[in-house]
Amino acid sequence: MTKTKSNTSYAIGDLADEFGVTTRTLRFYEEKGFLRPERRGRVRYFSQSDRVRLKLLLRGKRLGLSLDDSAEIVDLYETPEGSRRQLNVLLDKLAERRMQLQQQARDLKATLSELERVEQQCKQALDALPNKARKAR
Amino acid sequence: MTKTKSNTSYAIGDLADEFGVTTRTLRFYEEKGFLRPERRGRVRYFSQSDRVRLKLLLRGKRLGLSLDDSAEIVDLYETPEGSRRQLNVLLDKLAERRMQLQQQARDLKATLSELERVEQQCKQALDALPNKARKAR
DNA sequence: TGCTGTATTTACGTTAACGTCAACGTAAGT
DNA sequence: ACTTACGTTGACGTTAACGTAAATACAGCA
Repeated sequence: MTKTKSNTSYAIGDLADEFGVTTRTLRFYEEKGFLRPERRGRVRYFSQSDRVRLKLLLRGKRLGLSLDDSAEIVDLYETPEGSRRQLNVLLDKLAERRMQLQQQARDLKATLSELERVEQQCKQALDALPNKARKAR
Repeated sequence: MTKTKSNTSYAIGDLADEFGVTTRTLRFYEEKGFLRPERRGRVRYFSQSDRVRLKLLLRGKRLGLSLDDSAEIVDLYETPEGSRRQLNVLLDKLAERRMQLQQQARDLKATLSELERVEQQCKQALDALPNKARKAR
């Protein structure tokens, strides 16, 4: 609960609580270079930018990406600069990621529709049972 | 390439090739109980049903699920039976999975649209560069 | 008969993403 | 001065999902 200054920076515990991760996780992310909190003495202070990066990292995780992959994507967001060559490399990466995510979207759709199909079967099986009380459907 | 009998069962190497995994993976999946190939002597023969399960398992993996979670979902597909209690438990699991996948769909959508936004920026940056040859856009 | 190719088991190795101590510092409240 | 709450740095432990290597079996063929 300890607000550090105004609201422009977060203590490690607060940020951890907000996103439902442990402080160990945040330290680990810093150690790996995914986050770069400011240091006053030895103590970490996380900026808004850190907060956003964390949010995006966790979103990547929910998609099943590795932290490295997740971080690569987040880095792509922050790279609007570069030479022609660099821009083309970046475009390649973006296209590759996009195709991967589109495949995921297809997998997701298929899985969801199968889940829903089974759910329907399930409900019908329930309706067809000899039973006591009725629930509204 | 060795077809085993007619086409109703697959040798481990063939199945591995077809799905782009190693034989080690298939043995591991059997060891974990995710697949149950028939045995003639010590040799494994994978059925159509094994093939389907494998396909679904790998789809789950692409969604970032653990093998255990993936297998649980596959098992749900094959469980249309049960008592009232069991059916309700199953419905709960199905609903939970569905909500999780829907969250993932949202994450996916957000990530995709951000990727596409950056792609546009990138292309504009390329167009704005002082350069030699022109590519069609 | 010996080679080639595919199969088997056993078992130790590896990487990612943290968990879990231990030992310590520091600032705030009583 | 003592406790409580939160922070710090090591450093070893853990789990999942295979990789990899060694030793062995078996089937077809030149």
